[in-house]
Amino acid sequence: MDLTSRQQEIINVSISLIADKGIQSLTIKNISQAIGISEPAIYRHFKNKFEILLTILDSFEIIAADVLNSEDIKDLSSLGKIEFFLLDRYKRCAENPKLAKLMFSEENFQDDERLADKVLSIMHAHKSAMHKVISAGQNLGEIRDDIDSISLFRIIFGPMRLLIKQWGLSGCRFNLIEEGKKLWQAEKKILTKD
Amino acid sequence: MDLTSRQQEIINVSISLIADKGIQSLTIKNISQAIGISEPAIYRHFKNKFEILLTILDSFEIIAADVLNSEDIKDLSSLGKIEFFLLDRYKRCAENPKLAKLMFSEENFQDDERLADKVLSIMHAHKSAMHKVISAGQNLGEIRDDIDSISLFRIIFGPMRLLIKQWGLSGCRFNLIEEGKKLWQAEKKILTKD
DNA sequence: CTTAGGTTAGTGAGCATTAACTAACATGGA
DNA sequence: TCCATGTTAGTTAATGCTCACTAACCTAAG
Repeated sequence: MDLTSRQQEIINVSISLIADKGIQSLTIKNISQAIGISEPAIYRHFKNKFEILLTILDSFEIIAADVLNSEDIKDLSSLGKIEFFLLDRYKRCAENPKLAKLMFSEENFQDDERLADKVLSIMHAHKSAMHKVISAGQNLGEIRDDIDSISLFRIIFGPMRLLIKQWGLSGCRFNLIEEGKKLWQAEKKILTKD
Repeated sequence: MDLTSRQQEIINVSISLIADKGIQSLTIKNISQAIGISEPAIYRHFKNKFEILLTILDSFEIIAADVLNSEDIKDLSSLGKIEFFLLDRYKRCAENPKLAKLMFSEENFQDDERLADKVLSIMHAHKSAMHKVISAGQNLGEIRDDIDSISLFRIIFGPMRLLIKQWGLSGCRFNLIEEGKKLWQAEKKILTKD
């Protein structure tokens, strides 16, 4: 995935359009107008509209994989890994609010089966990676083991998703990173049955 | 809000369409074909497409308000109220999977400002009602008060939303009510700092 | 005989995409 | 150095399709 600058521009504009006005506003006309070129010029850079949507999903996949395979995370404790992942997410979303609005809006890719499948596989990869971290933490006694790891996964990442969605719907009217840290402090209390 | 049977049919079909194939598939043609009447016949029952979307949101609002103001909930403890609300949600979603897929897909109503505002006000009403319940529980010592009620709200309802979304994306391939109960048992452990 | 709920046939707008063409630039041999 | 050739990235114009919506008409029930 090495995009030309024009391709990257198209992707950025597309994310922006969907985030602001919904998937219905993602038209070749709107993309080309936002960039300032003609509609057919878009087809010099992407085969068709589907490829644009697919590339957006690819970029999400890369972001997710980046954190999980990062070197920074290798030597951390289980709780440290989860913290790193959560704060990384909050930071990325705060830096790019458009991305935040899209990242947990799986519905947008629902009308094409191929896109829906991709969404599903991204979610699954993320879930099973975090599941490993949680289970390992439980075995090491770092994380309480009186609650199964699947429920813990939902209890950790459900609130994160909700917080980011609230932030997006509020028009980014509060400090996401600060609120994210506060939420993580609360979650940490919960994970380590004192 | 008293809908004729034909109006209700249109709303049901519309919810079904959005749930299955995304908001892009909600067209007058698709609605009329699903019912088995002609396109112009739709306009005998709704002024325009916008009114259909608005009525869908209205029906969500009514569902939410129904539970919160229900008589059944009056005499319950704070934890009991939350449990009742959560299980009611799971039950409703299990009974009507199409609704489940839409209920937490706020993005679908994002491209029209009037719809987006309505979504926001529904979310706000729900949040402040549950906030009251949580705070009351904290004052009565039923719910731990070493975590602020806003974080607790997110920790309770974030996982519920995630679970329902996972269920929807999985094509309803697991028992939502059972998983919901399991999740609630875990959440209960967490809320009552032992 | 009015009216509720349907029909057929159309409207203009917007959609993704293609065809045909062009200007600017790169490259490699005479 | 000059020029033939090809490529890149854009243009205008047009295609066929789908969209929401409307006008005019039909018909059966109250």
